[in-house]
Amino acid sequence: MAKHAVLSSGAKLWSSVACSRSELRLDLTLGCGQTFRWRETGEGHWTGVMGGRVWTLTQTDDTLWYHVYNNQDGEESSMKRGASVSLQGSNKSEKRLKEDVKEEEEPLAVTCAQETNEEKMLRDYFQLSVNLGDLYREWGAADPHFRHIANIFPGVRMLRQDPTECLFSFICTSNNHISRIQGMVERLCQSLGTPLGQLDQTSYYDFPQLSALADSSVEARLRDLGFGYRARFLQQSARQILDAHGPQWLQGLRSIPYLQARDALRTLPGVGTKVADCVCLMSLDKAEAVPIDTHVWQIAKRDYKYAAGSGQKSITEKVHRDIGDFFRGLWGPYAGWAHSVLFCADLKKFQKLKEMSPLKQWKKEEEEEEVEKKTVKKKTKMKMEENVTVKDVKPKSACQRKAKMSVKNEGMV
DNA sequence: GGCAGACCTTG
DNA sequence: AAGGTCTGC
Repeated sequence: MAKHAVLSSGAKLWSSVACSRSELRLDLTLGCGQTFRWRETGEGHWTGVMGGRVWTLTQTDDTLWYHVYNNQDGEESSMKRGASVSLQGSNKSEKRLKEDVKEEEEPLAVTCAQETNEEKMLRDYFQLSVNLGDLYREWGAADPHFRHIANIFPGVRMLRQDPTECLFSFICTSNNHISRIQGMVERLCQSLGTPLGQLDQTSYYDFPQLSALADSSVEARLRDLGFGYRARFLQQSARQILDAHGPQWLQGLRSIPYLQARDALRTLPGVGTKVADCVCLMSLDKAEAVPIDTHVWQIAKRDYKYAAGSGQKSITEKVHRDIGDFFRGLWGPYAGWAHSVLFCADLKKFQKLKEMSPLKQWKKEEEEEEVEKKTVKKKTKMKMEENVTVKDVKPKSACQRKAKMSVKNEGMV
């Protein structure tokens, strides 16, 4: 393994973007399984690779802070520091950030009148031009179950990932665990990607290029790394893209309609309906794509009493289409985004958030609503809820209303 | 169109 | 089993 430049892990210079927690929650967005390459390297600090560079992100109430590591950044001195200072260095800068932020506005931030290229990359990656507060309100208005979940899981946002990284990562997900998938993607980058540098004893690599993935030696290599039968899919898909279409083909799928892009992806080995939907939603700007996996099928049956196809043994093509259409009908053109909020809320690692929530009542209330649906006219009730203003709020649900209002206000920033 | 079985490993 | 896909009835 090659020796890498050690990225500076000393005091960081942080830049910032205005962004509230209701618009973006880093922990949920980076940890909900749409990407496999971000790690929480310090409390609330997320480090990963994006656009061929290593980034660390963190957030305060109204601000998203970022630091981009420079590959040639003071190689000699930071090497020494990196070895001895280690994590302490980043803890220090973390403290500095927090203290400084408390006392005055953005002291450590580079104040730059014009938007930097890095800020542009970040805005694009997190799709910050999409107003998540507005969307949550629309989904919630149409769907009581979503409304309950949304209070506990705000800021779950779709990333706009690199299509190559997204496609080849998700080919690895079939019949697999998330924990194992993470390790596999890591080894894929380590084995075939360009080294970007080392930080706190961890080496970072770019995601492999198509040409590297397409090499005929790749299947055997990846099988040795524990990819199993997926090794062949990865190599063959890369080969097929380059031979039949060219290196820019995946990017080009961003500008054609959802169903066309999905069918195009499904011609690749190892890419079925579910993986194709993930790639469409997470990297090809198809917000209406709703990936239906075993979890989402359970959610549909359990939380939406979705009966059609529940007699089926497995997720057939028809079940895919029907459940997808059901959710698109319910949530509208950004159904894929809404789906990821519920998917996130269903992950085992986030269950503690439900117990911690002051709105723990939600499950009970939901069950009560179910009963009411059968006896009372549902339409009337929902109309009442929508028209209620903060002043009119009854003590029982005051807490919930307030949360909703704050989502709305922060979303406008 | 739908269903079974195989497919590689390992948390 | 696990965030599926492919092949053959």
